[in-house]
Amino acid sequence: MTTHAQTPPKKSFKIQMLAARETAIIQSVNRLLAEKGFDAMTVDEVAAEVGIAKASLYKHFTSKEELACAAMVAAMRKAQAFIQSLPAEQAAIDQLKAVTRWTMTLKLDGLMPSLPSQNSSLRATLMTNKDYMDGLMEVSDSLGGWIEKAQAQGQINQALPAVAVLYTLFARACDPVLEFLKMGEQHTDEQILDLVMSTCFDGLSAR
Amino acid sequence: MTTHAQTPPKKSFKIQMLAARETAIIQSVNRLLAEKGFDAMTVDEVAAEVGIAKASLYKHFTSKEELACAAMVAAMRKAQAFIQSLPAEQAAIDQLKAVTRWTMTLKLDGLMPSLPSQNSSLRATLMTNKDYMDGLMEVSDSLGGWIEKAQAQGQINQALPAVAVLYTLFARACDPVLEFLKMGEQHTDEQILDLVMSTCFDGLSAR
DNA sequence: GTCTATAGAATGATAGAC
DNA sequence: GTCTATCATTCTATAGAC
Repeated sequence: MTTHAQTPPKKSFKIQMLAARETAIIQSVNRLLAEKGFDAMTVDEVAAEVGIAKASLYKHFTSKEELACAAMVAAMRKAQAFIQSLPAEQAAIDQLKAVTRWTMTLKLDGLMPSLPSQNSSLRATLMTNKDYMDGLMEVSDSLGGWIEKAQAQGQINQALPAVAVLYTLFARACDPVLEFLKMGEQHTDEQILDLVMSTCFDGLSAR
Repeated sequence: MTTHAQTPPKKSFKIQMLAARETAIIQSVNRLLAEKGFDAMTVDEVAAEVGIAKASLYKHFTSKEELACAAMVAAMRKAQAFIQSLPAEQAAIDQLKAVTRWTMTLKLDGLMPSLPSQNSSLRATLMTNKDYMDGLMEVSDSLGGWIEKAQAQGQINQALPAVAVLYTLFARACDPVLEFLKMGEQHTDEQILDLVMSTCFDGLSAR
């Protein structure tokens, strides 16, 4: 079976429109998830913010869960891209610090979608979503590799299980300390980042 | 105006019943808040768990927010009691560590009520509740005093603003790392506590 | 004419309030 | 137990693109 010619531009245009719309939807969902979380976000809000009809939303995504899911997949992809953009010759500990700082920057900018760490229908949907799980796995593997390397190089406490370190870094993405310090308005975002990076890697105790 | 006699035992008994019921309600709310959070907790569940009619609940508390509020006030009181129970001669850093470990123990045991750190109607209700705010203030003052003392004694990093330390300690009460490690079933609760205490006070970096 | 998007209404279930 | 509001989801009818 051979194809005679290129796909006609008309069709491509239509597809592009659809793709652009999906991107817009996902951006809005991402923002709303960061601002109010999954439960407080309503499908009406999403449609209103994107500027399309609710019914059109359901043409793209069959449920609220899938909407959030798509946003999480996109977020995971962004994380992967950031991780891969880091120079490979950097020390493992510095790569870990760079990723951690990046996620906290997202959070401070209101761009880190946060899902209820507890129960909820979302968890179930996410767990069965291959794209999400693949992304999560890849990110975990990358960070896990750096963690073990940094431990071997004596940069990270070797008494800590690698998985505990991994969770601790993940948790920075939803650290309420960031919001609280931001609310206090006593520090710039840069200062807040430095503070939390310090407590995370150097701890509270004096060195 | 003189009172002729003691309050009759009947009335006292009735009041005791009401008080006991309120205690039972608050305990259930506390547990449910810890298990599923404010949004996922339903008033029906609370009534069912206490074993009373929903209408009776509303005799004690006029809204779901006030229910949660009462649980938070009770939790704050428990924290105050624990803080005051610590020997005054202990070093400030050890007092801080004791409180932190105690809050994490509660969390691991499913007894730490967690509210959405974000927005929500709860925040507003809590902020206007004198009992809660007083309790929060007192706890913050106690911890704040220890933090400054520990910093003066060179036990806590003096480059950190005291308020950042305070928030960091508060955040341990809702640290998702605890749940994740518990879910992994690779460590006992004691080991999990030690791990998170270590990352909190000593950081991830090797010393 | 067919396909699709839209706006708005209808449905159904959940859950707070009383 | 009842009332009611909210919200996810679906349906309908209109309008426009090709």
